[in-house]
Amino acid sequence: MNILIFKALGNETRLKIVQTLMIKEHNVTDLTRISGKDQTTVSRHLATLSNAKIINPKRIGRNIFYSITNPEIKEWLELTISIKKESEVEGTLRNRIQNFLNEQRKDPYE
Amino acid sequence: MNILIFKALGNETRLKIVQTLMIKEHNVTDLTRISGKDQTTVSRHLATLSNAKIINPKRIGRNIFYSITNPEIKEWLELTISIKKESEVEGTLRNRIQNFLNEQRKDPYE
DNA sequence: GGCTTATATTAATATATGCACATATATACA
DNA sequence: TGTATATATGTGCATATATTAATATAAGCC
Repeated sequence: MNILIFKALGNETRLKIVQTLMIKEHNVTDLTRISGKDQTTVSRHLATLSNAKIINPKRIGRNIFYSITNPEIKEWLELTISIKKESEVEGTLRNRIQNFLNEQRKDPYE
Repeated sequence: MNILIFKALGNETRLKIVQTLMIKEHNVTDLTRISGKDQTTVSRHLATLSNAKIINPKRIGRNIFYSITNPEIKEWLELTISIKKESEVEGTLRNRIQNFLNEQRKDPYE
């Protein structure tokens, strides 16, 4: 595991962007509106996430759409960030880890 | 997933400490020697990792031994950081993700 | 080509983090 | 109680990161 992935995800705005892109791809303008940050800030965060190979850009006309790099990293993100509903989760390891992470989330120290 | 976990793992020294503790628990003096950092620096890193609930302390006499908080986080770390040898890995999801992460590691951009 | 829209980069500043020196606290043991 | 050992905390410096204004680049459209 590349340490850049941890650095990239260790920022509120970038984590939110990733969670947004886990649902579906978006262009920079959308992500700027969604995150409420300046366009240049979003652009930089997207560069950071791209360097960490978490997302990548795809130009369509004047827009650049960002999406999660590939199914494997998306699966790891789902496992790790746990945005999936419990009913959608399959597998023993996944369940055990995800249940634990859900517990963590309720933690008052969070 | 708590963002503190990503922040905590997004530092070379802390990641090394975690990898060390994934093998077995150690006291602060050991970790200071292993990491090559100042004792005060190591102590601070251990506090950061403790806040993120990745490790916790256990006092034995004058020593404080740190270890990975619980089996679930350890399993997630093994899956994520991939320090286990391939032969020790079981499960389809785990294999798929781990194989991917191993590929990532060979990446020249790393 | 000139205009508009979308995104990235440069430059400047503010804030956060890593580090180690000095010092404080805690434990054990004579 | 005093001393040695182990770990944590206060402080300040250096560096890294986040943010934004201004500007640059790139694509589509007239």
